[in-house]
Amino acid sequence: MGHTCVTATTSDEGAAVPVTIRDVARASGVHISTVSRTFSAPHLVNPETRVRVLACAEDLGYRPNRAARALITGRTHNIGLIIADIANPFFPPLIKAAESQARHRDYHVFVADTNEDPTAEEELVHALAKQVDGVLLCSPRMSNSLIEQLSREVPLVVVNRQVTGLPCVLMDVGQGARSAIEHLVGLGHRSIALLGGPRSSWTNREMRRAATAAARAGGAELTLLGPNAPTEVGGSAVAEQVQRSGVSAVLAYNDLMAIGLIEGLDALGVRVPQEVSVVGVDDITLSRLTRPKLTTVATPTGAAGRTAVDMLLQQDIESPRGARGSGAGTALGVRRTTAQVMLQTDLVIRDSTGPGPYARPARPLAAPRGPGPHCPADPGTPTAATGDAVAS
Amino acid sequence: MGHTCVTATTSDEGAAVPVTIRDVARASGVHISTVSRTFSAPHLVNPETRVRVLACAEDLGYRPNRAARALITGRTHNIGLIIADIANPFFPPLIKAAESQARHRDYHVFVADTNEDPTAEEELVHALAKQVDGVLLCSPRMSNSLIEQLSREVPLVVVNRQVTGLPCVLMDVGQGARSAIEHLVGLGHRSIALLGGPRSSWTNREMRRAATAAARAGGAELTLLGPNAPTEVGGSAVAEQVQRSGVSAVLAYNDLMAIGLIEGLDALGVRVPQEVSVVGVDDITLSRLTRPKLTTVATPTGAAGRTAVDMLLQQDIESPRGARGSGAGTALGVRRTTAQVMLQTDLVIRDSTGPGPYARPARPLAAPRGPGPHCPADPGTPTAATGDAVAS
DNA sequence: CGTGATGCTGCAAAGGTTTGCAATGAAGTA
DNA sequence: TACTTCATTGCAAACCTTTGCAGCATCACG
Repeated sequence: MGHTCVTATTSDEGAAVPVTIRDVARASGVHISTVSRTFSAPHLVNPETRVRVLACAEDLGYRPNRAARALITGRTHNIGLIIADIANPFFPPLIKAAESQARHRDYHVFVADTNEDPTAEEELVHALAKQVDGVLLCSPRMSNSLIEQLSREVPLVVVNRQVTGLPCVLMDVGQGARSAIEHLVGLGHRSIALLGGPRSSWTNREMRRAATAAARAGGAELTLLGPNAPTEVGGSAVAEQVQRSGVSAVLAYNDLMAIGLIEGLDALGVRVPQEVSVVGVDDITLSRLTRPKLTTVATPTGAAGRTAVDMLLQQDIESPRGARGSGAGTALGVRRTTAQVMLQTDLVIRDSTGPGPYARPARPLAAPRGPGPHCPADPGTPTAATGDAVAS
Repeated sequence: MGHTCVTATTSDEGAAVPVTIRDVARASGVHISTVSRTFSAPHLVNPETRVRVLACAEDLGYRPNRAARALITGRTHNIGLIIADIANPFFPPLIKAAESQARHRDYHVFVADTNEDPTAEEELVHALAKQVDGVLLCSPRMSNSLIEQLSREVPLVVVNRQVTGLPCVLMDVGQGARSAIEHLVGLGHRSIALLGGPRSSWTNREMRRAATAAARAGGAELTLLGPNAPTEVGGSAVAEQVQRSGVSAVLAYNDLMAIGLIEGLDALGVRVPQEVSVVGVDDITLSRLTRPKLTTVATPTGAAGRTAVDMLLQQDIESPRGARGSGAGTALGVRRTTAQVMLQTDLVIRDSTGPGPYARPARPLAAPRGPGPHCPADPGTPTAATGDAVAS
């Protein structure tokens, strides 16, 4: 594909000389176990010996082989992070938060992308199982039973999905959907569409449940559209359908779809929010950059990443896998606590929602809008809505 | 942080029973070496035995321990992918392409994010060194000499940077910058600003070099602004500076900065492209979604990911590391070819560039623009510009 | 001087897999 | 029948590190 080879030289390079603990031992005149201890239990070795060993190691450029170490300790100090779609801007903040949290605890994170493919998810868990101490499963698309089964192979923490018996980190999208619907109803919308996401998405089910209830409570009619791909394309593809359905407001599965929908509606000559109001979910960076700026349910992705890592490590520390003692298949039960954490969401009102057909002229509930330089909700200060604490 | 614990149960789960090759051997009544061969060299084992072993393995849920295998073969079948910033939408397509290419060759990809931090880059290479067969370094920020030094520890392929002696995948941003400047000059701009990126970025230097030359050739004045953070914030932060400088067009280091700049200018009441034209680099998905849609230099990120993986694997296959024979520190030179591949870029003209102060009224060179439903360059068909083939 | 404690180090097994070599048996050939 | 060849399987070493145990010397104390 249109590429040109600029240079192609062949060079004699020194081969990667793998320097092992043994080399260091020989160089510093001690036994390998002493070298090992110098690194993994320094307090057990004579300070003089220690500095000598360290000097030799430094000299030779020795680095402990983590794979070999893992083989015997049973801990790799890695954690796997399986993501439905890296290209979805929802995930990067989660990834970064998880990585930073892990780094603080001397762990490394390996990220893998599944392209929303359940099969790839399963494969990846298998592939990662022996190379990490645990796996974070973000917005998995496979079945609950498969997840449970996989959890016997490697410690799992599930994000954005509820699996009984497994530690989960959830975002309260039910609450978010409710807030969104209430916001729309308050604006005078009585005919609202819910743009569904992937069929196997827990978030999807949760939103539908809550939105349906909230619509009924508010006296509005809810039209369900979906399932759809949770992408910009998935959103723009249903623009026509939305137009035909005659609703005055739409709650989309996520921001990407909401943005795609706005694009699609724009192409059809339908104005947002003048003719149709649109609400997204996630509050990705992008939602602040489009015109109109998107009203959306902000999900605490960073907190989710941090929490998930914490839960995994906590669970992990309690039960070291493949420990030395398990000689002849000791199948002793391990007592472990599986907590499920629910994180709150916040409705951020920007410019993609406006008064609907039943808007009461008095007491303008609607957020100010228009092409003004600044939106009501500044990036730093998301507008908290409907502050109902989640029941414990 | 605003989260509520929903459930917290403790359950007796069967411990993760690590089933090894030995268990399978016992169950199927053969020696472990036969089991090993069943998986790694099936043609060497009797078909009958094979099916029996496979059945037992399936039964017991056996999975080869890749770490242990790597310990002896010296190949992990993993490759590391170190990325400057996952949140930059430039990278996901590259990551996905690399992953897909790797998967085809039975390799797994571990992605790690460095937050544009050179120190983190070095640490990550060290951490990955023993767990992967090679590392792809994407847009590294560390020094060339450090990269060379690290390359002795683990095979490296560098993306978006030229390091002599190492295989590199480059995108011809020089050509891209030239096309962009020529495009702007053609539109009648004579005073152009170049929004620089990170100081240690190869792309940055390359763009400056090419843009300077192209501006001189076109009789335009080029103002250098930077270095800046390669993000949306970095772009919006210099909006005022751009306004003060009085230029009529800007070429930004990347799309993110271009979009941030447009935002910033908008806040200052400066209209794009009426008062200032803006060109980005990368052609991220987002650049098609903002208003105005962004004129940009499209970089072949997918191709870069694929190519990089290919180069790594090719180099890797030639020289198996840590092979068995290297008993007493055999430091034999390995002959390896280090190619450098340059991928072409394309200018995609959209709506963020328009006629400048010196535009000739006749022969309207400018791309059509305005709020029309469709932009001139449809997503699928990027407008190729200045088709100069790169000199070999 | 004997006893015990303490601090440091060496020994060797273990972890799960691969692989060169040897052993076995059967089949083919002279 | 004797010899060769081939297919299949077992044996055991090796990869690099950790760690329980034992050995040794030193020191304090009674």
